[in-house]
Amino acid sequence: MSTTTTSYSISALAQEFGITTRTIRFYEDKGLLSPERRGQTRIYSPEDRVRLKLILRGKRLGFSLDESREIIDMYDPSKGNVDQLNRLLERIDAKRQQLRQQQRDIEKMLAQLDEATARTRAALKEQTS
Amino acid sequence: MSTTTTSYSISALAQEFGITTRTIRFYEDKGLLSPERRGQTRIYSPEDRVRLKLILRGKRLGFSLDESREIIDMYDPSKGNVDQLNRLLERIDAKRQQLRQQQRDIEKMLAQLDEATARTRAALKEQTS
DNA sequence: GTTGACCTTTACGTTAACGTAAACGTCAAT
DNA sequence: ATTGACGTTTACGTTAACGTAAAGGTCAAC
Repeated sequence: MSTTTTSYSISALAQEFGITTRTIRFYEDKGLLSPERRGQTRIYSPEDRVRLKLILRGKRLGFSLDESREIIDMYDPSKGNVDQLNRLLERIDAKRQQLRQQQRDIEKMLAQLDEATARTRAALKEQTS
Repeated sequence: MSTTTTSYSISALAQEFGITTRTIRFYEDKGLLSPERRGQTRIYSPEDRVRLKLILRGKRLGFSLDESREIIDMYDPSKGNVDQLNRLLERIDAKRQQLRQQQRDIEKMLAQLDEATARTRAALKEQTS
């Protein structure tokens, strides 16, 4: 059995995702990441990288860091009694509905953009005539 | 020919959309709304209402007010020479791609939530056994 | 041994999107 | 004529999500 342990430096991750190291440290400060340390230096695992990816995905959807943290934590329901697990199921469902709302919003906006394109093309024809 | 002119007070709109009057005035301050006035009092037209709806839709998608303004303005390409109209077409396309990215992000997140639900249900079975 | 490329912490600064309060005007109802 | 419900402006306060130094530590390369 062989195990290959990939790891990343903070600047490597920053470059890959087009963010600054400040941002990554900020996420750690907010409890969204907790990389290991070799001395003072942060060492990021593939799992850390995945978490960062999820954070940035949430960001693209307009989620706050608190929301992203919530969603990430949903993936691991290790802790909790029956009551807490049931509440978790509700929160998951709430997020699902929010995402469905966003889907509807996107559909409408895309339709609006199609309209905008048509109008702009029409305006162009006016100009060129 | 008959014309019915519907209008809204600021508090009526605030209540309908679940926001505060402060927020509506703030949007006006930022140039996103420009209602008529009867004396000092603001009078909102159906078009103003639509604009407000678009702003809030953008907000749900994580857009800044500047972005929402841009999108709203795209709908009316009245002003502009050929060059500006072409640039407008490009910006519209950019927004479209951004929305498509968001669609992909939502798909992945929904899948992630399904996983989370499954895991939570499994954890519940453990507890109940 | 010093330069350069990394890393670190600490801390003050900035922007967006409002919240919150103060102080005031208007107008219908009691 | 005063209360209450609405409207107004002005202005300071707040939070999130970083940006931007400053000051310093490490370590390989020249």
